[in-house]
Amino acid sequence: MVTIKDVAREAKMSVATVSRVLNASGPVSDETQRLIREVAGRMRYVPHSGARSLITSRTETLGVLLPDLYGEFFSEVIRGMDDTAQKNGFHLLISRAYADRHGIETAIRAMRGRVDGVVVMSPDLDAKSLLDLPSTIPVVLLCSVPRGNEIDSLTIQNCRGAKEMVTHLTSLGHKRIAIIKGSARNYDAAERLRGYRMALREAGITPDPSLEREGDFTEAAGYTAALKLLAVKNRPTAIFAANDSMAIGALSALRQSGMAVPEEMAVAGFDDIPLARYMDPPLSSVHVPICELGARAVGLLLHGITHKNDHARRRE
Amino acid sequence: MVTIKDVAREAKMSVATVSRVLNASGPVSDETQRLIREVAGRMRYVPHSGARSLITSRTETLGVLLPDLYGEFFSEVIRGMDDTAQKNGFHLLISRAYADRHGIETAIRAMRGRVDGVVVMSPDLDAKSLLDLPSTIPVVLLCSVPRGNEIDSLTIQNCRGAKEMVTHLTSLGHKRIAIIKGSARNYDAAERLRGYRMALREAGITPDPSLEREGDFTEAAGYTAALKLLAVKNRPTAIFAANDSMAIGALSALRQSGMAVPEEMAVAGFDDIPLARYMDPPLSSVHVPICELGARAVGLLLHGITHKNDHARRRE
DNA sequence: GCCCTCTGTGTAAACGATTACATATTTGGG
DNA sequence: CCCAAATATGTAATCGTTTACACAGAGGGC
Repeated sequence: MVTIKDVAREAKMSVATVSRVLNASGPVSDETQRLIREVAGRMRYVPHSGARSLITSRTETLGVLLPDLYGEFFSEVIRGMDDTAQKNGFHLLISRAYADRHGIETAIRAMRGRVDGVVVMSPDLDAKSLLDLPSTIPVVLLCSVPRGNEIDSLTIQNCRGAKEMVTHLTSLGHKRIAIIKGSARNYDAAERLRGYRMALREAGITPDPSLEREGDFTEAAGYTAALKLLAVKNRPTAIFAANDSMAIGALSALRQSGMAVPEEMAVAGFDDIPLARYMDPPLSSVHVPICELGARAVGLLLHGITHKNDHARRRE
Repeated sequence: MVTIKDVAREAKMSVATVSRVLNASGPVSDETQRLIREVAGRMRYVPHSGARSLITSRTETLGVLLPDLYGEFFSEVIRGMDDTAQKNGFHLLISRAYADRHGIETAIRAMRGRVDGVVVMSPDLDAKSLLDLPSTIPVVLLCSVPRGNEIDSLTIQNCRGAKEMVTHLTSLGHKRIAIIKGSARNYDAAERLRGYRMALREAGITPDPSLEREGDFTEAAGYTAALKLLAVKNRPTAIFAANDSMAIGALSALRQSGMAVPEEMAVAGFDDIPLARYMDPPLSSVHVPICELGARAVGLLLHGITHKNDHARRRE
């Protein structure tokens, strides 16, 4: 592997000058500059990032800690993150971890020294004590239970989105609206449930426990829950699924049971995945700007990094 | 940040001994071992990976170069990769890049010195000269045009899968089977098309150009293509979409046109995404073990790394 | 009792970059 | 014409590890 010394030798210059040219630091004559650029290019020199980070104590890498995410979401959030990261000359070190506290701590430890900051997605409601994670480096919580004002955090407007969708349903005249809930310990799920109940109450409807069914964000769960809802006496006229996968599962169950959608039963989802509009009938769904969310998380993180973690925390 | 020196000082030992304990290299007395472990733990010491990689010239990190991928695929492939990587103590540095040659080369350059090897997904048919990528480090091509026997490569069994599906359709009696093709310059798409034609020929059917419609793997493309197919004189009785998204778009178009599926028109897809079976009727689709594919790619890469890139190349 | 082999530990030289400081040369103001 | 400031370059310390080598003491075979 060719090092800066090799380049210096070949160009008959000192390593300091080579370094100055390559980092555009300090004054160098135009001629030397050209020469060194040419030599470095020809020799295909690439600085050793380890050596660099050793002396500068910056890695130009961001850690991303993901839970066991499936489907669309994952891709989109990473796309957004990578875009912003690349624009700022940063790389992305991605790792999946158990959503519990131990898993996250282990993962963060493993990233120590490799990254300048971490975006943590820890949707698990129980992972309470994330607070005392070894936060010498900036951390941004994404779609996780916000922790006071000590850590930057960014969440989907779950409650608001759910509330608006359910209010839309009530405004259409629905009185009995069921919900297929997301995973029990999931933060997003809990917030969507909250929005659902809030909307009902504001419409003067008392939430009915028999219309709140368990789910885990999979098509299968949506399917099962929908079948059960059909068996409920005093059947609902609308189903709000906490995500699109479950909504699609529910649609499938309704179809098989010969229910007319939306005449006999309306169905709404959350996430607005691309194929929602290719369902029959098109699934109305709460839009989530996933990609943008990733981008903003990285933006927030970079802000924390440039301010050496000594900045006003945000919570959005 | 606490360094190995701090630990050594605190434990009243030399840095060499501390290093030996932490790397389980060389002989150390049990007592010293315990002591150092305790001190290191208490001080929350984490080795500086840069310094380590400087001297060992290993980063314990794998690069992953992804094209502009959407949806399920992305998530799954990364899941598989990360699993295998973590099991072997490796991290994943992920980057999206333009699929063309320049984009890939730039991205690989940027990763130089940060990774011990790279998995490259470059589905673009035109990115021919990937051969001369700066391959001092091991490279595995995933779902890309294989390059002779000079680079390890791993692909989906596109041709075989497509062929089997189309053969299944002919065996059901279909004579006029249309295909909605994937992106024009995409390797997977080209292979699926090849399999489709192969199956037709083996069934004694001459591929009809008017039944081969352009597509780009999106629902919208499937929708449009299906509408056009309905307008073809001597209409097909089956549609094979090169992926599930397009199949779903096509289903939507057929439904809106009042076609009975599968009675009047059969539809098949490729990828077997989870919700395929929740379509109406359930979409039959060629299964692709995406997660496993990622795992195998990383396995192959790790093999190349341990053999210092001096191993028999594989092409699967 | 001597030498050889182990075991346990320490010393110091790498690894490849950045950068403070030193030095040499040029420029320019008075 | 001289001195200060600016420009261009080099020297060497430094970052945090690993590891070859050195060394001391213990144990054992003869």
